[in-house]
Amino acid sequence: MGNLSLHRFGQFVRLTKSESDAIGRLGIERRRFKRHDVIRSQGDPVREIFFLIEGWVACSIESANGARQIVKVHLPGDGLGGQSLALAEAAESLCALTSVVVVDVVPAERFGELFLSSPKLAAGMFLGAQQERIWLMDRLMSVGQTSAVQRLASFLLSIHDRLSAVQEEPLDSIRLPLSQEELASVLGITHVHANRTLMDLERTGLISREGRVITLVDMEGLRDFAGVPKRQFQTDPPWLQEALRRHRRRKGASSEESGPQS
Amino acid sequence: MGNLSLHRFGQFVRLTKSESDAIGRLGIERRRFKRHDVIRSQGDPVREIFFLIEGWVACSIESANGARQIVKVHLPGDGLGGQSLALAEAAESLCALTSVVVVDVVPAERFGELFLSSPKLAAGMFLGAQQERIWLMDRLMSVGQTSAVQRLASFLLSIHDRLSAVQEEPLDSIRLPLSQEELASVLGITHVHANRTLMDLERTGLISREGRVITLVDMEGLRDFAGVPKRQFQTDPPWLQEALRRHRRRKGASSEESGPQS
DNA sequence: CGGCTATTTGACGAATCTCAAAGGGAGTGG
DNA sequence: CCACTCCCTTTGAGATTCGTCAAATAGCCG
Repeated sequence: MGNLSLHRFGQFVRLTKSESDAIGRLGIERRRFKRHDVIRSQGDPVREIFFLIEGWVACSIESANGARQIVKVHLPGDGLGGQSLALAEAAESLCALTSVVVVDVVPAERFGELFLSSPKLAAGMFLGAQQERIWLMDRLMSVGQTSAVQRLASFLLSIHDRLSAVQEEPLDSIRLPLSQEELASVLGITHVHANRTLMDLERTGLISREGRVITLVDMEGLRDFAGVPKRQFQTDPPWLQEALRRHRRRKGASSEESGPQS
Repeated sequence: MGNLSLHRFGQFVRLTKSESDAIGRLGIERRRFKRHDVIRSQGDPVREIFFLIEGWVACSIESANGARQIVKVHLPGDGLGGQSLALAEAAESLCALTSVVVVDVVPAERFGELFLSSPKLAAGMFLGAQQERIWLMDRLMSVGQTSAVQRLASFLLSIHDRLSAVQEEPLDSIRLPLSQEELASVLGITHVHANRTLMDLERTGLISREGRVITLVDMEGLRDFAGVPKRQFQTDPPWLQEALRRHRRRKGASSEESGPQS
């Protein structure tokens, strides 16, 4: 149940057994939430970060007049709230989207210690943050430059791609736990328009719907239509491998760094 | 001229002399660009990152149909292109906005080596990436949830706040080197509407204009109107200090880590 | 059944886009 | 110094997208 591989530190670097174990010991507590429960609220002091074990979570920012933008829909395996490590008060609210949400709670100091203890892990965390930046840039482009229907297409594709990376089945249907209200605040439109947008996209034949289950009928057509490129993230980037080699050589083969990769 | 403090690694952690020196030796080349020159193009192989020494740079993403979203306007001292370290092909285009732009070119391996060589520096870079995430989240909220005039106000404020953090003068006037076309692609509107939006905001008395010089007449009014909170980033966060203390204790006082902070 | 919430629909208004063209200003060559 | 070009800003008019308000319908759960 506490599957280590869910934490994606290993996406960008190959971890040794001892590094994986250290990650496994990170959390001090496993907390459960129900739909609509608030995991963290905008403005809360930043004492901890979270890792999502089960369920979906919305990461949102509210404007002064109360409008809420969901800036990220988190899936199992995601780290939550890491961005606010740069702040004293959390910038984002984290809210449970599914009826069951389970997160590991990691105190900030503890995270910091792990970060400092292994340069390779630190690099993995750094690249994870850069990956989130890319995703945000793509969403910003989508919201700023494309129509509501295109935004919907690109959002569905991004969820599809991220689910596919984790799950094993090919998966052309997505059970979206979001209400149309929530979907709307992902896309930056109103819930009324979200409804019409869903029906528009259905009418074109690119998707079909049955309740909240959405089937991506024509994946290629959707991708062309959305206009957002599919990103190929680099596992184990060559420049980092090279830097790691030199770093190890300089330090001499210390026990913790030189082991064969998992 | 090659002012080290321009690289903002030290924003989140206090650096020792040797760490600062290591940063100073990072770049292999200093390159000059004129307005409209392309520093990096979407799709280029990621072999290097950049640090902006002088001038302004637009970081943008193009959709498949050619629409361009400027996702970040970079000011002197910013790191450029770091997000694409997670990719094999650059996600963003970097384009000179001012008549003179000077950047330091840092090969990715070289950056990687520095990252690996000092946990404290690595933490600084990590928090820098998280800071960029926060800024992107705020922009996404602004573009998704607020009107064109509010987006303009919030963009002007964000530029103002970032300039104020670097420059010494109080600075209530900003000489924007962006054309209205470019401003529009920051805000996610058309250049015609950008023009009308500028005039709207001027008519309310919150700003005044003279050519491309914009004066923020009523800062508080602008902030209330924009609805985007002013972020207080945490220099030297306590959880990281604590983790650094423990890390040093565990390693024993090694020469490179234990010096008094500059 | 009753009470809730989510989805869907309609009519109208507001924000924004598109197309088109009219000024400005700065540089360039005659 | 003038004519010319180029790019940027400004303005106008009409089309389109999207928002607002209001209400009807559909599910869900006790």
